Amino acid sequence: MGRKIEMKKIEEITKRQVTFSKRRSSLIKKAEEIAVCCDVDVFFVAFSPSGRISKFCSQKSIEDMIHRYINLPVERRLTHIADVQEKVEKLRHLNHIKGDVSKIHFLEKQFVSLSILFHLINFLCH
Amino acid sequence: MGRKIEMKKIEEITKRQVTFSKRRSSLIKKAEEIAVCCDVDVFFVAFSPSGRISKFCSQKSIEDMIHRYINLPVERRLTHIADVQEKVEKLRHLNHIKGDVSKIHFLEKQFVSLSILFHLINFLCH
DNA sequence: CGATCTATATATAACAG
DNA sequence: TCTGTTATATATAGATC
Repeated sequence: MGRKIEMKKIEEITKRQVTFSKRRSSLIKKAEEIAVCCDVDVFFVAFSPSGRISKFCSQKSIEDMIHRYINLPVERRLTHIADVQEKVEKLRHLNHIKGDVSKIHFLEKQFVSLSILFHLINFLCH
Repeated sequence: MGRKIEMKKIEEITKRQVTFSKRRSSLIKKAEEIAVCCDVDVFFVAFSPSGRISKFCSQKSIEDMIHRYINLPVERRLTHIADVQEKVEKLRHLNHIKGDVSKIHFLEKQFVSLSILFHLINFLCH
């Protein structure tokens, strides 16, 4: 594809930006194709140094991915989810003792979904 | 690239899996190239219906991406982060009133990082 | 299945306007 | 910078092993 380039940072800024722009389009196109043709959920993000974010997600949101993940057989899920659930149980207990069911309750719910997301992402990235 | 295929789910299972395997390799290769040559952080995940996860992350973890993101000028960040901070302030206040600085404190810290991650991911996917 | 081959279809680096 | 063109380099569908 075009002249061959080395596998290292393109030092010339203009050239680097042009290359990014072109390759990003192709990458997202490929991501769409693999998602549709191969029936997989795909999520792609790129952060440019200037702070621009490029993304592609085959689902309405990553939460759908997570729901799909959670519906898998237990042995395929993160063992971490058990830890999260344990923490939530402790919180629930604490909550019961204090008799405060307003703010803490909202926080507890946030904690469940956020923790699952957090552990999932960490699992994916390590 | 080979014979042209339609932009729809490949019904034949074997063919679909072979196509996924081949395209996944290329996609990850492309993701690596754009990350290195264009100096961007890239994160890619694919969930197959059978529960297999394929991933590529140019950083040690998505947290590095987030730190990079947070170091951007304020005007480029999510307005949502302000909301998160507001919630944290309310929590801090609640915490102060109750005089409980143990469990709630740990939860508060979790909430900060998780909320930033959550809002970022949601922003990326909508 | 996975690896390799081969004929096409795509992607894209360099360049031009 | 942005868009379009073109000459190459890649990617890959289908076939064969």
